[in-house]
Amino acid sequence: MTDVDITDLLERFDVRMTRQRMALARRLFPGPSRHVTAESLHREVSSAGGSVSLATVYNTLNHFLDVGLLREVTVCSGQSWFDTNLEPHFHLYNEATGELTDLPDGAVQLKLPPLPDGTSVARVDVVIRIG
Amino acid sequence: MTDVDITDLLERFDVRMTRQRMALARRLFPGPSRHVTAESLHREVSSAGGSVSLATVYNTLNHFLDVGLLREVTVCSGQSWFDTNLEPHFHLYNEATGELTDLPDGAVQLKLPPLPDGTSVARVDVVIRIG
DNA sequence: GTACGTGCAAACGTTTTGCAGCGGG
DNA sequence: CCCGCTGCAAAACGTTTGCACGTAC
Repeated sequence: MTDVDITDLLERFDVRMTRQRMALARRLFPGPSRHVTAESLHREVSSAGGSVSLATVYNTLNHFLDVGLLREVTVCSGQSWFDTNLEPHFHLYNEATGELTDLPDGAVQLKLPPLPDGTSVARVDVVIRIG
Repeated sequence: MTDVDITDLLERFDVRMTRQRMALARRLFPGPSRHVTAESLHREVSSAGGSVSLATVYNTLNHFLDVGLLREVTVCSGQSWFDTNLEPHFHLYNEATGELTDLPDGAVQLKLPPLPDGTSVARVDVVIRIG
């Protein structure tokens, strides 16, 4: 994905272009699916020579979340994971390596139960932990 | 569940009996299934007149977890939930009320995909978030 | 008596926030 | 020019830990 494509993407989601957001978006949206934490993304950008503060990484990830460029994944307490794959899908978490991967579509069949009145499904989280 | 039963339960799990553990266990194991956070359990015991420090609630919950009296549930980042229901089962989380409940057995059908070689399932977390 | 639990406060890691300054539109 | 993003530091939050004291066994 070229910088032009990324500029385009951010514009479509009404995200104002800045140097820092460009640096982050460039790492998030190059391929099919990525899973990052604020910490891991900050380390990645930093060691590539980029200069973005950790607070800005948090602010930007949350902003991308708000506008719908990212999804949150609840893997474990005490750390937020972000996923660039917006399609409904489930996750495999390797406790030994700390690696989070998408499950292939249709690998898990889920039948939802009837819900309490007046409520609707906000999100379904399925995480298979292997070790 | 009487105090004798609880003393018995803790003994069976090799947990030394103390006043604080008694107060916590008495609230955790009276019925079929309970979901608590350290904070909520501490508030509950405190407002019932019990005197247990928050640190001890954490230590005790983690100890109960270690010996297998409790299960952990990953609901959202930044807070640990504990579940007295040890059977494999799934959860419903009401984002509006912050309430966590068990799903009735068989309400969700899950077909697991093949796993990477050399790994086995440590845990499967299914949380349906409603709002 | 000894090993272990407790309480408190302080440390910890992650995330959010307040504010002065910079920069995009 | 103005609004809003950035960076930093500090605060907030849930959780863990170190240590002196107390208590179960």
